[in-house]
Amino acid sequence: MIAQTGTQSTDRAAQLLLRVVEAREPLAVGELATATGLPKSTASRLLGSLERAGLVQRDGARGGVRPGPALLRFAQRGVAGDDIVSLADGALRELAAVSGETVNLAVPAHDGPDTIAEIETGHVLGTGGWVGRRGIPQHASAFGKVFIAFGAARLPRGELVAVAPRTITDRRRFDAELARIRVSGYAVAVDELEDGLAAVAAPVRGALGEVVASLAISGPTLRMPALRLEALGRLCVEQAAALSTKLGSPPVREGAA
Amino acid sequence: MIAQTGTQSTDRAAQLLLRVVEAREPLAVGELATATGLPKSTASRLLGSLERAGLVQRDGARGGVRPGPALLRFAQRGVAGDDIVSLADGALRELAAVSGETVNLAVPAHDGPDTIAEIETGHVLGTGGWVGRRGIPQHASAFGKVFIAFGAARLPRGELVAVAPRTITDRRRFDAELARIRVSGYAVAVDELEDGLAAVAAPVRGALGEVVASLAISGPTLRMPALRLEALGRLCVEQAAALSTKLGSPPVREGAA
DNA sequence: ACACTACGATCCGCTTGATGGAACATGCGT
DNA sequence: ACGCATGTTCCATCAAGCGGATCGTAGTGT
Repeated sequence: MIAQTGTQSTDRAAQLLLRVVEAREPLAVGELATATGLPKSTASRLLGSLERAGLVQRDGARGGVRPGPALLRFAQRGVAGDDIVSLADGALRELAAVSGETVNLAVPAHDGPDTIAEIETGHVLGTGGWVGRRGIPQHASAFGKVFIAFGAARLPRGELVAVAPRTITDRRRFDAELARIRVSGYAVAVDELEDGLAAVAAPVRGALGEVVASLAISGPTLRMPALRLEALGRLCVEQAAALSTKLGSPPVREGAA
Repeated sequence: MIAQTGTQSTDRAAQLLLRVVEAREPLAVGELATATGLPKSTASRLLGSLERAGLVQRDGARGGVRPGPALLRFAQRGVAGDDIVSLADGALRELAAVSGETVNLAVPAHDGPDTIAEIETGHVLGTGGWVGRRGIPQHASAFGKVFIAFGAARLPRGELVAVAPRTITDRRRFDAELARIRVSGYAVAVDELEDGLAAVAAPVRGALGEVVASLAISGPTLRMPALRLEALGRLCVEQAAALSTKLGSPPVREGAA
């Protein structure tokens, strides 16, 4: 992280701007000053600067401060969805580095998880080639289970087809599995999609808090004892949370600065 | 406008943030420094501050700067559409003050212009009570003509019904009228909706440049000679442009600061 | 109608925090 | 392995930001 000195006024202005974009209604200058602990004069001056730049604007009458034209333009333009691949880059690398296994990023699609990014392992025995592969059963993959557990996909009607030795086919058991995933924050699938294939996956949330993607680590079952799965799952959760934050997902709630 | 002193660093940081928000792809720190004319060191320091606040973030690898979580969250939350009424307040007042006539703000609806704000005149003979009135013919009102001319509404099929002495009923003439509106930037309707009622209207554009509303001045025909209509039309255009800017509509193109 | 109150903008001497050139990392391409 | 391009940190200098006090203004209550 970058040095934190020599930027007092910018830090303050940034705090003011944060309050403005996070508020749902126009804020008074005084309110902002109080909320950020700044003298009114300083708040007024800084807001003036932000206003000149078009980052905030005021209501004609009561002088309420709200996001400015530049930000409204940005908001309307929307955020390109595939940005997620480049934003995920760091998380993928990190997971690949510490796990030494294949790492994937997938988004929910109508016919199952759609893998959109991958980093392969150095191992000879590996689990690559996921990108672009469609039609992976929702109920038999760690990705799919994450999406179902967190409301980003629905379990298709009909029987839960067994595609591997340990595929969960009983709906009651599957519901229990979903509950476990919601509690632990990550999904595990061992010999459920293919015999000998194990994976863990964690949800990535978008700006509205909804699950938009999933990060997974996968490898041969024989390199994935229970303890390691647990550790890798927690790693996934951690990196997925970091990525969620980058996507604008509401953070864990931090007190006022 | 507020004083422009005592905010050098904030002004600079705001410029950096503007560039980042307006760019469609991640920008390098060096690029930003060059574009804003700042020394690299200063740009780096200020960007660090913005990054800490979550207003910008960087790509893992090549360190490209892009809008941060806080702004993505804001963008996703979207902008409440009815904000336009409060943002329009200033424009309405200004127009009412200089024209002394009734001023209205309308948005396009499926069954004709929907008037959502109004300031009445001091005159006894006036044209009030527009708010909430539905079913105003598109082709016979200044509002409707603006919406049609700028693609915010379509002319309904079928005959152009004459609802007043000078309603335009010939499609060829109506097309010519639309062309004139696009060129002059405002629409005029005299004795077209009601005998003795005259109005001018100009388009208000949203953050994507599309027409989202219209500002109009209306009054008795006998107070509205041709020359005055022209002057009022230009006033409408002016205020509508200002309001468009507040809504985030791309400005007229101004050079780098 | 009038004074009162609340809020925001401005002023200005003091000093603290921002400045930017240069040196130092980092990581890429070849 | 080397050099180049890019980003970060350092630090002496001094200008720019700070904030308490003051002023202007618009809304409010009686």
